[in-house]
Amino acid sequence: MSDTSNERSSGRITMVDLARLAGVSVPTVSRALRNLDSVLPETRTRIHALAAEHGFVANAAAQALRGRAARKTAIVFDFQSSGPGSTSPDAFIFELLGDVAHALTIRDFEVTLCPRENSVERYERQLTEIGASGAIFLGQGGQHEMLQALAARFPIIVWGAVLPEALYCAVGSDNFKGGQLVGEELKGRKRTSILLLGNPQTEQVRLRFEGFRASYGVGQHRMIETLPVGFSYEEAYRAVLNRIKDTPKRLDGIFAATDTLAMAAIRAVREIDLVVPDDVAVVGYNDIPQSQAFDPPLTTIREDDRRAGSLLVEKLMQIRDGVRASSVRLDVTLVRRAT
Amino acid sequence: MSDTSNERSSGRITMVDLARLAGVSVPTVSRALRNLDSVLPETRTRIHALAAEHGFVANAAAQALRGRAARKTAIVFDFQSSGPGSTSPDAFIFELLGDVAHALTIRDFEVTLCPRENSVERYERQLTEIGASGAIFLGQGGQHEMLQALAARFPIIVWGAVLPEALYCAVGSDNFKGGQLVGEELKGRKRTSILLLGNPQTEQVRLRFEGFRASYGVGQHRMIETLPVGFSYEEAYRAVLNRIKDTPKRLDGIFAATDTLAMAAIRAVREIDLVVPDDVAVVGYNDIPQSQAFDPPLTTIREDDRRAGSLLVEKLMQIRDGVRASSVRLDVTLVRRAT
DNA sequence: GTGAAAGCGCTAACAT
DNA sequence: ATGTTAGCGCTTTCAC
Repeated sequence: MSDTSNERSSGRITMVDLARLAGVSVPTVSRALRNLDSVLPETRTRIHALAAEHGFVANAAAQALRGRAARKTAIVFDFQSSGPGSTSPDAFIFELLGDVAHALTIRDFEVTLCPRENSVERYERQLTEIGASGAIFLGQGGQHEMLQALAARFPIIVWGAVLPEALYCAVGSDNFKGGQLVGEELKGRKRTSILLLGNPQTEQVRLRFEGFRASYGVGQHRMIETLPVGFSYEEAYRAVLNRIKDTPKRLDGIFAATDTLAMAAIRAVREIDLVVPDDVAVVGYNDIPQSQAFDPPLTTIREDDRRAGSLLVEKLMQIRDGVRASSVRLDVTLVRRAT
Repeated sequence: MSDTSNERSSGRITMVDLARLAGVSVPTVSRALRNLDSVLPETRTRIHALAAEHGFVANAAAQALRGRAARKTAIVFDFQSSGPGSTSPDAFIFELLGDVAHALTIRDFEVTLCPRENSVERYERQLTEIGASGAIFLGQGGQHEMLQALAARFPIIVWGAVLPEALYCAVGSDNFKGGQLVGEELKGRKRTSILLLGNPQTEQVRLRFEGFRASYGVGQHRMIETLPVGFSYEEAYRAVLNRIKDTPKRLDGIFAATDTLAMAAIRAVREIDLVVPDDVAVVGYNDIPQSQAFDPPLTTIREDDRRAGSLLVEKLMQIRDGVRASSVRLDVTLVRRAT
């Protein structure tokens, strides 16, 4: 006669199998595996041994159905747009993604990637559908209002601008101060006509530019103009080139919203035989690894530390546990290099 | 009296609730929602409307438990190591990650990030635990043998080296040919002492170097040496600097396993006042976006196309459907720029 | 300390 | 075209 209900050809063992092998009931197996002390130590050891031997893996779906709190976090960012030539996410975001994923993994959380949606409902649907117990947004992506609403209904943490009125917990560099530092720098270097490169619809960029304006000031001897571009190198390169070759109105400083954009600007500037930094000073933001290696090494804003990833995760855990989590602005410094 | 079994405070609606609201049985709701044509069109419409109205989201755990084939793919790569200063993954991998995630998302697959493990058992455990129906490895990561074994037990696709003896489906650039192209190039440019920069333990790197040796040849007038470094910019920079300043033995060409390493090499070379490419020619691999922007623009190897991401996903779908999927070597070309 | 019974939310098989 | 019944694999009562 064949075996009663054991390991199917699929190879996956269930608790029923283990129970029979151990000569105990299923609940006992369950208890033993979870180390509940209502199980005789000897029994427990035996069951653990059998489980290991047969490569038993608990069925996560069944556990979830039974109500075990999910250990699963969604990471939301804009990978959708990283098609050929489009506005791919900044390299900085990928670095951060790696850090966050790592921090979650060592806490034994599952990490799921979710694309940006365009409504609170869709976010909520998406997140509950996959059974995530929380979400980390990498950048507001201009969805501040949506995030406000979503935060009331789902545990989220946002990397990005720390806005005073935000109802959600945000972690990000002190964008305003970063902008201020750049303002002081360019003012100190006697620059009188500045181009702000980046799209202020992005909350972080807006704050950076506001900080800049605040410290740089505008008067008869100081002008500021904005060139709103996305985060794509190509787009920025073309936009800057257009700007400076079409209207030869003098421009002696550029504050780019990211290092990538700064690199694009430098290329454009050199294209028309202007010298960086003598003719045009350029300052970026983020201090991504390439910035130091870039030729010329980029002057840029660096965050206080690289613990952003684990900080985001810690905050999310707090919220998950019902604790209020406060937003954090990471301190920034200006790294003066060659541009 | 209070409502019988409806929407709990948690806010999540189940099919039971929907069924009562619609005045039908639960299976009917299930059928209607899945658009089985055994349901009266009118009923179906009504149920869909109710579902939408109440924001019903099917419980994925229950569905999975009931045996619905999982639509979930794990992406395995080395984000663990992206801690401060360590061997972070190459920028190229992140690009690819974005593409793959996108391709999976539009197919309505969930995307889960998994760290590298160090045994077949752990991989299998990890993957079945999260209930993935397949996995995409971003780079062999020196685990060719492990992948051989794993492939027999789980649907996987590997981005990386296409090895003749591989039992798994691999998609990758034609590393050997890429190396050959570099060999021809440096030979044509009369370079006589070449440094291969990169760790040949990585399968792709090994193939690139083998290709190089094959076309460059070694004789009394041509020497090759290898400097095995990881994928970290800093590490490569220091290693190259050490190599060229400690032993001033002439070196007039460098073939770097990635563009990032090439950039590091260039920085080191310039550090000791050698000129690129006059004194030392440098060729990279991958043609990442920054390579064009780099100063000097990098000579490098580019893959035939950027559809690698969707190709990986297509192949995985084939295997999932029980179809054999053949490996693919993407054609490569040498992009000659300034180095 | 352990077992028997019930049920999480859904779908497949069988009725009708 | 719809309802009834059963059960996925696990955990949580409640007995003993």
